[in-house]
Amino acid sequence: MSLKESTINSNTTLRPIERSLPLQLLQSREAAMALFRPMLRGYGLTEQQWRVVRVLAAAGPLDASGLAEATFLLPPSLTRILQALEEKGLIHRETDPNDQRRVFISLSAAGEGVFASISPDSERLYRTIEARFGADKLQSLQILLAEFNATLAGTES
Amino acid sequence: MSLKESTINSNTTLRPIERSLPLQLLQSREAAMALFRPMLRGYGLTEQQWRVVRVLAAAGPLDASGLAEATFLLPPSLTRILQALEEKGLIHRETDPNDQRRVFISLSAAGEGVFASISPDSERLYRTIEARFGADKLQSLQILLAEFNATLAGTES
DNA sequence: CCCTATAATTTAACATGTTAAATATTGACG
DNA sequence: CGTCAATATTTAACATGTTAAATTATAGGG
Repeated sequence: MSLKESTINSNTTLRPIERSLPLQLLQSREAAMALFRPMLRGYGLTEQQWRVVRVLAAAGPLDASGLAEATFLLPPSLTRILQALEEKGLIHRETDPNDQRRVFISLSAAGEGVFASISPDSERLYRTIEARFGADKLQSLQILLAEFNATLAGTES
Repeated sequence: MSLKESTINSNTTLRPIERSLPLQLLQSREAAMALFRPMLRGYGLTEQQWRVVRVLAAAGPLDASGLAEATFLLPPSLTRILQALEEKGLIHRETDPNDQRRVFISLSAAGEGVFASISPDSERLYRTIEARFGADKLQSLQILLAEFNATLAGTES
């Protein structure tokens, strides 16, 4: 009976933190982002600001709710990020004439330019990861993550 | 030639954000933490505060540097978290007599009590995830994550 | 047409992430 | 012994995460 597979106490003993899934996911994310962050910093963008620019470039004008959903940002965070991007001149905001509550956000010409500049660097770094970790294993990992997300999506308690 | 495997533009086109590994990791982490957060909140702890308590319970007294490393918290975050835990009465701090720069942190009796209370709930939720996702797939995922972390650890740019 | 429930967004308050700088202490070196 | 580089921790400043509440606008029922 190995340490890894204890039986008697397996229902009451907390697993070592190194085997905590949330922490492993955090570590992996940090390992990946550590490659991207310096590059983005060179363009004066944070990771989340880049996520917004990227989604707007791909999906065109969106209202704040759709943008929050697509970028996985909570509305309060998105509000502040949009303020920052507006000050940088990378986006435009326009209230929906059919529903004054809604705000449509779109990339400015400068925003399109930033997207065009960053995209190749981003993709290049992605390929670096692919090369180091192995394209096959990376794909396996991404499939498992997608399944995990699908399994736990919308489950409470 | 499918959309998934385009060839001509594969070196210049940014992948859709849904296939972004950092974002998938973020999503998975959120899906997992969404289960733990309400439970921890019931005990008045944040996720990071719980991480500190957990490590102290497992590894005994540690200096701030060792604690930061074991919990994957940056020193400035740890400073604030230790302040909060001290105000809650869950930890004790003691300067190392051999090196006045160093601070040793240990769990108080109350801290041990909190750990003992939360551990079973934490492990129970972990088993919920295991049951939903499948123990075999969960293990595969964790192995891949560990390999990914090992591969990218300590690589810059 | 008014009243109210609902929806979209923002604000508020607190905690953490991130980077740079400050502080305090130690250890090595001349 | 005094000076200075290095180390451990904290502080500072700004950005985001998280939850609750406020604000504004819309839609429906009476």
